[in-house]
Amino acid sequence: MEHQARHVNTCWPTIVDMKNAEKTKAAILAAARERFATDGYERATIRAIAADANIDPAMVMRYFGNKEKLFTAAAEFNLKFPDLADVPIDDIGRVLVQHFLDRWEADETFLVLLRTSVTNRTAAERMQAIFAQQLQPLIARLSPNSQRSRAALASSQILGIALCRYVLEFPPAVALTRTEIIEWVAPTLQRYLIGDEPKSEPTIESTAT
Amino acid sequence: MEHQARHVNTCWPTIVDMKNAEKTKAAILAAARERFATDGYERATIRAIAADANIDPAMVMRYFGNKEKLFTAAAEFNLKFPDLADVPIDDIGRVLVQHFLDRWEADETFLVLLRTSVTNRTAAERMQAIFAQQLQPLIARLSPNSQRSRAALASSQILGIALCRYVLEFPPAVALTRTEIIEWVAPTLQRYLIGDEPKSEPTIESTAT
DNA sequence: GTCTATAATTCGATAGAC
DNA sequence: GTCTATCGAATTATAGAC
Repeated sequence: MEHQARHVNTCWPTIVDMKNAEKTKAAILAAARERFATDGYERATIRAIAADANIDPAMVMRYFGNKEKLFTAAAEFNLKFPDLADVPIDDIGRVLVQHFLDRWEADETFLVLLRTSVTNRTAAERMQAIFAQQLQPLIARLSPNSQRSRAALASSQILGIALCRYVLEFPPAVALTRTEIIEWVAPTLQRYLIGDEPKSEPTIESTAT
Repeated sequence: MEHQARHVNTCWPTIVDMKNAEKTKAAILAAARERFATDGYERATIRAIAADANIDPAMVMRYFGNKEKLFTAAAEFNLKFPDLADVPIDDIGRVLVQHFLDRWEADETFLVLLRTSVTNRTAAERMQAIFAQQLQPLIARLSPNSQRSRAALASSQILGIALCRYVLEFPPAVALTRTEIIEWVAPTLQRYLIGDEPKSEPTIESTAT
């Protein structure tokens, strides 16, 4: 029971008091999250994941069956969004930005999903379900019209920040401070979520260019 | 009216009167753009690209050397951003949104780059260079302060729309009409580019944790 | 210029010894 | 539970005949 102590992986917490099997599975999942987030679904190989976890590749197959199930297990996480029911209506945008920043910087599970979503339809649908699940009730409570559009616009701004800052790592986006993001983006989300519909201008489109 | 309909065919079509070599190269590049955009860099195989172009896979290697160079050639395109120097300052946001929508819907070269950027650092740096090149002079002309932040924020909103609508294909984002996107997003870009810096509120947030 | 054949890797997945 | 060995398939890339 002791010769497994050399494989301690401090990346994922609370691997202190487990049976060997559970400890191994936890180490695999931690390495899988890292690899999937860094390399994407295709380039993240089972062999590399197993090597990171100091575990035989065959064990990964034994515990998770195949690569697809391993990814599903690695991307399985509870978002535990805070209940925004009692947030003052004027603070919705700000609270939402802060919440997402917190979630992204907590661990890499969200980035795993985002990175994989680009080339994997299952992951994309899962991501969409998450945003719909979180934003829909909020919007339904706040705005009677254009609910689907509002959800799409808010999602685009939130994911756009995550994309530029954490995935593509654009230097100007990385250089943004947390406060800057909140102060700039909160008004945008506020308007997307509860602002008036913009007046459609069916006549004009491109004024004399 | 119907100003948007002028979709000038640039690089890919017009395979009417070429020498065999140029014709096959053009067919390969067209198929490569399609495959890279649809499947991503890893899953897009040279075999599949060659099959789409009704060409032997060996020809792809002969003309482009290797897969990396093929991608570079497929993603090589001149953006030809219109000169925004004489656009009224109040229309900058609107013109910018329209321009990007036009560019994305013209062909798939931009989506190829975006999709690949997620798992390929070279592509990500290229994307960043494009946005910097386009937005920097514009911002430098319009705003004296927070120029890097403004570029990052505008990029995030623009790329966020492209991500949700064309890459992830979120149903609510796909359902947005062109007019809706313009009317909602133009004010956002307008504020990011030339709006006042938000007043920082250093007191609250979490300074006293 | 074009295509066949194949080398050289690498991957996911399996079988079975201990 | 763990690990060695390996299969079968797929990939990029090369060599060379026609």
